[in-house]
Amino acid sequence: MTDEKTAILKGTLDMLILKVVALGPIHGYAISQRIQQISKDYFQLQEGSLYPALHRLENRGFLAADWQSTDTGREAKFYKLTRKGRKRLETEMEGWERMTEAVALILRTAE
Amino acid sequence: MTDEKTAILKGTLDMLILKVVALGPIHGYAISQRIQQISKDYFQLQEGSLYPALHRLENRGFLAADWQSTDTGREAKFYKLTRKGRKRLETEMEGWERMTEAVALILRTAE
DNA sequence: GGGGTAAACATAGGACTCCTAGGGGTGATC
DNA sequence: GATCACCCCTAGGAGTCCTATGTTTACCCC
Repeated sequence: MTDEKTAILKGTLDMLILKVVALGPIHGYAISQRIQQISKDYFQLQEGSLYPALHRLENRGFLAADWQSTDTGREAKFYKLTRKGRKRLETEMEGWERMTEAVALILRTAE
Repeated sequence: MTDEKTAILKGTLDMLILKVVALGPIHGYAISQRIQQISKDYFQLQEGSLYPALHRLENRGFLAADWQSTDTGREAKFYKLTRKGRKRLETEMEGWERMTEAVALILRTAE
C-alpha cells in the first residue's frame, strides 16, 4: 500500500545524495543528517535506504570512498564524487528540471 | 539498472491520471494520449503502466468507471473522479509541492 | 566497572511501481 | 481482406524504498 508517508520519490534519492556529496567529502551517516537538515526535516532518510544507495552509486562509479576518522574519533567511510559522478549529477538535475516542468504543465491545466 | 529512459517518477503517475480525469470523464486510452499531449511528448505512458494504475485507483475508490461508446463508435471504459478521488488529488498535489520545494532546497545549496 | 546512548556501518526481506512483452477484439481505410 | 488505429488486459521482471535487525565503538553517568 502506498501511503502518504512515502516521502522520498523513488529515483530522487540518488540525485540528492550526489548533490550533498558534491558539497564536499562526507561520510554516510552525515549525509542523511545533512539531507534532513537542509530540507528542514522534510526528508528523513532511513539507513536502510541510505547505505544500499551509497553502495550502488559506488558500484556504478559515481562515488569513491575511503575510510577516515571523524571529528568524534570514529572510523567512517568518506565519500566523494568521481568525474563520472559529477556528470551524472548534472544530467540528473537537468532531467529533474524537465520532469517537474512536464508535471507542472499537467497540474496547471485547467480544462 | 536505472537508466535515463525512466521518464515517469514512481509515485507520480497516479497524480497525473487523477488530474487528467478531473478535467472531465475520459477513457483509459485517451488518458495516455492526453498526458502525452499536455506534457508535450515528455511523458509517453505505456499501456502496461496505465491500466494497472487505473485498476488500483478504482479499487481504492478514487475513480469510478462505466462503459460508454466513444466518438469513433467503440466501447470504452470511461472514468470519472469520486469525491474521495478529488480529495486525494488535492492532497497529492500539496504533497508534490512540498516535496519539490524540499528537493529545490537541496539542489540550490551552494556550500 | 557497568549500562545506556549516539555514532557509524551493514543486510535481508517485503511492498510497491513501472516497464517490457505479450494477447485479444473492433471499426475504418485502402 | 489486410492493415492500421483504437481500446482493453495481464504476467513477469527490475528497480527502489522501507522496516527490522544486527554489529562495533566512543562517550557519559552513576
